Amino acid sequence: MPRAGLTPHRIVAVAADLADEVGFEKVTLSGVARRVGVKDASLYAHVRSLQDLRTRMALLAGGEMIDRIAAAVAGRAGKDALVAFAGAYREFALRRPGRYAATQIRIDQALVVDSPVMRRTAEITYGMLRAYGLEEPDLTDAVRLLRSTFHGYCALEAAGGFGAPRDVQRSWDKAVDALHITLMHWPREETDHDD
Amino acid sequence: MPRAGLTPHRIVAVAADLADEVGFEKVTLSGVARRVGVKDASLYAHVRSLQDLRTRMALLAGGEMIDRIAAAVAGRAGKDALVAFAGAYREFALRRPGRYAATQIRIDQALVVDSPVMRRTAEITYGMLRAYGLEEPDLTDAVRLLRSTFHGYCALEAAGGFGAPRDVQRSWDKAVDALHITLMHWPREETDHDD
DNA sequence: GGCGAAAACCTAGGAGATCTAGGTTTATGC
DNA sequence: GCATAAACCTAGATCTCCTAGGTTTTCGCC
Repeated sequence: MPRAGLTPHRIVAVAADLADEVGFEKVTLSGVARRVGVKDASLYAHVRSLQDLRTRMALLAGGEMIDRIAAAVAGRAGKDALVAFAGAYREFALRRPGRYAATQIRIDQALVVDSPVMRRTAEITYGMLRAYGLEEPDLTDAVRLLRSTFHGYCALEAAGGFGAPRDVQRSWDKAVDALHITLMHWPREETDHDD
Repeated sequence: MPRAGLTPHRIVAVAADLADEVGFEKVTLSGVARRVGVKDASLYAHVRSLQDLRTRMALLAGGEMIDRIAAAVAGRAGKDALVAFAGAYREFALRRPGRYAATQIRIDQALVVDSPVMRRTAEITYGMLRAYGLEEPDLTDAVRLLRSTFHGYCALEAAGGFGAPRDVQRSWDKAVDALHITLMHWPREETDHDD
């Protein structure tokens, strides 16, 4: 019988595709093994556990996602950059739902802090906000608000949470508009006293 | 051996408590059975399946959550109401993480549409926005933005997604402030032409 | 109080999942 | 050409969901 030529990388790629089809949490080692034509026990030579596989999927998906966002934002600034960022974010979340779900799992902080993906993400996000002239701690607050809104919207939309007949793309455009306005009118921190 | 006195209600309550402790997705029928001192097969007399149990947990949690929010919002209007709503929302999400996760699962729409929980939620949410004088479709867009931000923030916070040393409560207050400002400056729809 | 029936709970077991231990086959470097 | 490491397998323990069918408790009713 010919060898399947497995590597950790190949297994994670197959798992990510499977996740986009059946959902991140429904990805099973047995399922991945079936898809690559191998017994489930064979995967353990390349991947420590299901937990380990999920962590690797998260890192892969995070990298892919920030790459697309970076490409969309490149060369833009201000509202243009915000709209491009938001559009790329939502498109990835909706077109690669399994990968997107992977990016949201809790990961050992030691693996993430100072990883290239994290650094790149912070770089692009804070760069996008430069045009609005915010300073710390307002910058961090603004980033948290953006992330929350983007993630919340995509999560609710993907879960079928928006039942009203109102067009979802239009609501999204409005939300991004609203965020832009918020960033323009940001309620800045009083730095003099610390209550 | 004495009977445990099971009812669907009791099982769902135990499952919800268990979810708050170990996480919604880690709730298992075997685990619930162990906790009430019964064999797992016995649960099937009261609950059709794990799926069924999860749906019931979602309905229970949704009712509990909207009750707390309603109590917080009662008698308030405008920004006051928004701050109270947001505070009650986040407190529930953080203190009852399993229940909160249950409210986010996808449910058969037939079970939800026109359910008391849904009606009540819509009533309170739209009532809270009355002070801002928005009309459809802006109203729906605003509700979607609020839900997205609240959910996204709580989901990221619960998942440990906010690593920066900046105080999370303060960022939240700022986010709610920002939402208030957004609602005041809402970019209203042009109803004359449909591009 | 006794009895019939429904409800509550049990045992037994299949199917599929994760993961370990240890064996066999294939590829590779010298 | 052969030793060895890597790739893959079988077997099996344990956990999960769920079904089928049996036993025991409870309760209304005569």
